[in-house]
Amino acid sequence: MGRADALKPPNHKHGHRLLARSELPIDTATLARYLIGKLLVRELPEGIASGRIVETEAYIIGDAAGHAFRGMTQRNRSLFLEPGHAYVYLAYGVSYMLNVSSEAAGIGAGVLIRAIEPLEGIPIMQLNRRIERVRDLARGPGRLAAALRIDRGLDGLDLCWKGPLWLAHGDDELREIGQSIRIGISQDADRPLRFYLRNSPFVSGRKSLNE
DNA sequence: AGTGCGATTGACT
DNA sequence: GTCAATCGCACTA
Repeated sequence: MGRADALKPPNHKHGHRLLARSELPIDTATLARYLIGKLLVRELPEGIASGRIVETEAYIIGDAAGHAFRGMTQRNRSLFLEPGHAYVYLAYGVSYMLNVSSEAAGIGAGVLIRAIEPLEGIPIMQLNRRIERVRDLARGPGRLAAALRIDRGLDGLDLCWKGPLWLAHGDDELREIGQSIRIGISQDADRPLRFYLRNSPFVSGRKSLNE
């Protein structure tokens, strides 16, 4: 290792600091709030694509709207992993959804990542989405997955380890976080388990939910 | 083996 | 604003 390498801070890669599993709140709703402002980093053959998480939803223990509600299955087993693992599934046969597992190993719960503000690799995302407008690249969970080329192949991945997809610290500046009911569900629909960055144009959902 | 239905999106009226 | 696309999964039998 050369002198220049020795001067680099630990964890220096692509300028982002990996989120350690020990830093993640174990509680699902707390994790959902905590992830707002953090970074999602995707490593692709063409380069890095990343963004700031601006919208999440918690699917908590005992949640009738959660995929783990009826126990572990082949599809949802990643929800039962230690916190910080990816659970990816196909919704409506059309869109992939990215979740971060929460709660202790053996408990099925997680946080849906609903939107990011694109930061790096915007041209890569524009190609993946076949649209130009940056605001629409990853505004919505299916769009986010498409922009970052996330599919079931990444299911079960450890997001607290640098690899194809991982979580990183964001700016530690104070940000105002809003809370609302979740989008697009019918069971347990009244619980305020959606979190979003206030005044961010990269958040999905209708206006009345984002005040 | 058959059936009903989504944690959505994009196109269109 | 409405609505079809599209398919893996969970549930029933």
